[in-house]
Amino acid sequence: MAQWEDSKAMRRAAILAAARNLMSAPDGDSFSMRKLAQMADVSVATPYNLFGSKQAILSALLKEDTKRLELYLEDKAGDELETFFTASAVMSFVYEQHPAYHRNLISAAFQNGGPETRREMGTSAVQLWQKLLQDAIGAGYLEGDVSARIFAVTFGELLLINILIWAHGLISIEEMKARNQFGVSLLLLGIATEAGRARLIPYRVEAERILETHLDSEKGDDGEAVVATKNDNKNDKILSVS
Amino acid sequence: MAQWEDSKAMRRAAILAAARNLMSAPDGDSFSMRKLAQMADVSVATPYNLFGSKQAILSALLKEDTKRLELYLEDKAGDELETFFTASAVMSFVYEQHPAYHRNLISAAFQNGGPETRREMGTSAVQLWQKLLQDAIGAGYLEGDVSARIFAVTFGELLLINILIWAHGLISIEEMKARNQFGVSLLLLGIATEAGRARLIPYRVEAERILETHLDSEKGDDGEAVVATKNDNKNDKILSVS
DNA sequence: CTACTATTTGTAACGCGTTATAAAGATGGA
DNA sequence: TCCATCTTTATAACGCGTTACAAATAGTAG
Repeated sequence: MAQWEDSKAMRRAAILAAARNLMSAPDGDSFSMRKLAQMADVSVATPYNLFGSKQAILSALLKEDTKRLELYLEDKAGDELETFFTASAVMSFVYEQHPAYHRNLISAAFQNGGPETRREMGTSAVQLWQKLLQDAIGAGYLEGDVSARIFAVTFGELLLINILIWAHGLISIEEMKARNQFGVSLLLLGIATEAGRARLIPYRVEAERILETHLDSEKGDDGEAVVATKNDNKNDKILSVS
Repeated sequence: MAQWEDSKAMRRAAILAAARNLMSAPDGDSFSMRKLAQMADVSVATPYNLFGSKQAILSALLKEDTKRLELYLEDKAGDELETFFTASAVMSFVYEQHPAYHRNLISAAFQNGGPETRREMGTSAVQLWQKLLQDAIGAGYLEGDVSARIFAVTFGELLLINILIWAHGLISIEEMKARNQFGVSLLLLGIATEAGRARLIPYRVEAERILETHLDSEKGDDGEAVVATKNDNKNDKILSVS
């Protein structure tokens, strides 16, 4: 009975490893259940037995990565306001290490809205934002008369849609980072105390400056946003944030 | 030569009409190119000749609806701050008239990110928000030292993701409306003058109150958000806002 | 009417996600 | 070891979006 679970776990791991490999290909649509089964040395039906669906496999992949990222972020102690921006910046940095992998995965996992993906990632991220908000309130940077939970949900949505827009190839990772900084500073400014305002406005101004150059260039070339995929060696460990 | 264009236009219209009919079905995934061709009395290849792809057909549908909605919103003169919230409310109202149609269409049009859909709808919506922002700045409710264009982009993203979350069946239309009100008031508060703050905070507080009840109930039943589809008679004209 | 051209039609094909089904294999207890 | 049970495998099938291609049709000029 323990043997069964072990071999199941091994198959599961093999499938996830193969999935990671396939997702790292620069060609986005090279991930298919038939190729996955072939690469994991498994029948086509096995991933369905062990995970249920393609969506579930992508969800599992994304969940692992997200959990590792959040663990890293929790250790990263810092100033109660700056922590919001470092969190966003660290995320951008991680994506930048393996752009193709993260872009393919995110893009595929959120097809059709990816309801269970959204629910899983959403709740855990919201808890993180909620904690950061309460810390910032405690430090006197934000007004305490707003529901941290609702604010955290809005927060997560704004970051998520920028990530999705990047994953779909419409903006560069630098623009994603700047958009997140702009949105984060703006949302925080909405409930900031005077002390908070003074510190948040420079973040907003800086993001604005970066975004203005991007909007101008976008107006110029009139085509797809070309996203550089430098430093995307698929043999490295993925999401090595430490 | 004029005859050719005429018959083409007729086929195009027939295809779009059939598409609207199919999209109005309560079952979301009942729209397929084969069914569309059959219902429009054309071959499977014709929609591809005339539109190029399924995405393009959905984009065309969504573009028509969005244009009509925006024309209606432009006429709707009002207070420089209230107009943001009435715009969001009108949108919710329109969706509420034919929930299945709009949900299916939006959900399908934004599959895979729907790049061209996003670009088309995005730019026109951003222009509208930009205009409203400049009016509000002129009226002294908002600080003028922020880029209206960048702000408008953030604005559009926040509304869009709430619409998508609703279209994917994760929240009810009431919660979408409240989330939009919360996000809009929060973003505006980030750049509000004193006069603006005093008027915006009640909007935020009201949205917060509504959302707290929704979050509580969501915590309780622990399942899919059940979205009522009352008043969804598919024979009415769709998007009759006037 | 006739020749010519643009367009649509029917149909087959490809790979996709997913499911069903019978055969083969692995694991458990006796 | 033998048998019962669980799981994987191979394979065919379904409908999907999309494309290719020859045949049929519709429109335009002479």
